[in-house]
Amino acid sequence: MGMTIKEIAKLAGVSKSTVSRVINDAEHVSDKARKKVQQVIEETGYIPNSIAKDLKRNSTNSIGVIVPRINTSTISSAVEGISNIMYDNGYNLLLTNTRLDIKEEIKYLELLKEKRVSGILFFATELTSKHLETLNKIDLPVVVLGQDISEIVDFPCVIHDDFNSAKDIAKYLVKQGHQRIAYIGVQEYDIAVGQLRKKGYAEALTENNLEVPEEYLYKGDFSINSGYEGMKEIIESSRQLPTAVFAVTDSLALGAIKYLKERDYQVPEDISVVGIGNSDISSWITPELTTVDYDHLKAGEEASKILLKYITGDKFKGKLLMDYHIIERESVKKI
Amino acid sequence: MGMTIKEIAKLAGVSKSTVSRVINDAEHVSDKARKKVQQVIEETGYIPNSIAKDLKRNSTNSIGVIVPRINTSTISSAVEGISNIMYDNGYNLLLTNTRLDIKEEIKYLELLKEKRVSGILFFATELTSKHLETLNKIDLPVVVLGQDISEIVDFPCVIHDDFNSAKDIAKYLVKQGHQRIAYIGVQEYDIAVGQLRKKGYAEALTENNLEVPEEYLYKGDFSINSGYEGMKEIIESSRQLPTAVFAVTDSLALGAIKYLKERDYQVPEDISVVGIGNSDISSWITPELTTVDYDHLKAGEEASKILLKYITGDKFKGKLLMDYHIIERESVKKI
DNA sequence: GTGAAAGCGCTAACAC
DNA sequence: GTGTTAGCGCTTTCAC
Repeated sequence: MGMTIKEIAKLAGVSKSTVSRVINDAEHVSDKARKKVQQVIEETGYIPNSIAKDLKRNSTNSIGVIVPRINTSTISSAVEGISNIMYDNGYNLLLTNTRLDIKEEIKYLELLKEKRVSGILFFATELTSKHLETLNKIDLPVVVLGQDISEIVDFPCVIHDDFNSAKDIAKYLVKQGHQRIAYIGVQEYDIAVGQLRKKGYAEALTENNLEVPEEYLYKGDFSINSGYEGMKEIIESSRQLPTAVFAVTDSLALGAIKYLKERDYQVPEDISVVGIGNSDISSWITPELTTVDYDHLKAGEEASKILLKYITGDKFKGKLLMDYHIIERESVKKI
Repeated sequence: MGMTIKEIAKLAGVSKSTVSRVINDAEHVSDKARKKVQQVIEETGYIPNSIAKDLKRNSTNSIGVIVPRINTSTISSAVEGISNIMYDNGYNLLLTNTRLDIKEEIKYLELLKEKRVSGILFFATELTSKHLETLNKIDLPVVVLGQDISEIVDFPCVIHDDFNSAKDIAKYLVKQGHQRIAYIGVQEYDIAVGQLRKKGYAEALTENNLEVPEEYLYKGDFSINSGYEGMKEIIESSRQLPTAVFAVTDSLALGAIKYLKERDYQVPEDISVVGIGNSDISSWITPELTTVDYDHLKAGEEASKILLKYITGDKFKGKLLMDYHIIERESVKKI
């Protein structure tokens, strides 16, 4: 194993330089020499060592990706989009998975720097001051996905329009005649989902002079089960039942619907439900879920394009808000 | 940017070797020198260049992963399992995505060799002779996931027990009294899903002296929609309706159920449905799907452990069949 | 068109 | 305990 350029040179009866030129399709090589070298490479199955090349060039064609988990449809779709763009531009992906451990993010930021990646795509969750410190001294192009931190740190962010999309679909519910709209959300340490979507919901209701009793508000985690539990709690604790439920994710909406079905409430006849995300299954459950379409794959692609430009010195300022649109399906009744 | 060990040495008033020793927690460094070096590293924010280190040591702590797509729950779960084990053992993941393009697999095999990864985890789909040729000359530890090619190429394979699990769940259907069992599958170029699961289904029926009319057999792709279309075709073309449907994946089962609901067939009262895979949503749809549980995360973990041993010279022979078990839920009626 | 030589940033004998 | 030195495998001037 471990053929080197030197050995190839020897076998082909030329110098290392000539072999290098052949490998890199450079000019100034006679046909004869080129043929000979190619033949030797073919015979020996020589594969160049890109570590050495990278060291010499002082740059790798790798992009670091930091995710909190890989097996969610949101993230894996974004990573699919990232790989589309990056591979087309000759970059590889160094994937690091923090498994939801915030401290690991800092470790991976440094690890990727050690590996001398050309840039980093960072799926942010929660940002501590330690993060900002590390981010600021990393001295590497970074694009942040999923959270808007463009105000506190000088890196481009690619985010979904959580506030406006939440507000729009809440307004849609009001427009369909709903006045009592419950809320199933997540903890507020998650800015995008926990805070912004809730704010959109709240603002839509306030603007329509609608009040929300405390019993209509539930906060859990991101699991389907949390939607189930949330719906249960709302139903059990409400003196007057809501006519609609606003769930901050499709998974939560799915859990809510599950509970309603079990208790023989008809969706949407008795209670309407909306989600956010347009997940794969949202159109395959019964009733089909009315939701907001976020294009995660495209978000991954856009973030990649921004990073690529950033690497070449053309830095995008501020944040890119992704498009969204409401998908009307069957889970909302007009009353 | 680009601090080097040399500059740190100069600033700390010691030699490169001493700095190297400090970085690598080696012995034979005085407390005084160590303190001084650490201080300079802290002040300058120096981060070692692991490219240079890797070149010197002639090995990287990276593992190559080749997937046909990343945004499927099956694959992303396996990758999650892989990252669990690999990170715990100090390895990073170099992720390559062929986007279902078989030719890319060969390209990536070579790319990963160039990158001098320590080993490769290869999610195989279809294997051509060109693949085998590349695989054989790659001279790197490789573990294959998803397809059993342990007979044709000398690499460990980690696979689900497609044949037996399919046979078992088909037998389960028979045991519940079903005699007319339709089949919704995928093309046979996919050995594991297309051939093995079908064979399991067929054998279960034959052993019970059950015959299958041609109209009960449908082959599509892996999409939910394909399950929908398959169910439609079976219903429309059958003179006598089946009492049960065997779908080779949960997605296909989901599509089938969707169609049945739309046409007002009750599941399982009118027609029973089973899937394979125990996907996230299988327990959240109505009715909850009876299916076979495959633990993809664990498959990723097991494959990683095998690769790790392989790298240290301890090669696993043949194939590892993963456990499975039938999950009885609500989509099958006893008749 | 081709080769010799320097050097990318690091590690690891080896000498002191 | 510390520094000097010789590479790791490659690219890239610079001569010729």
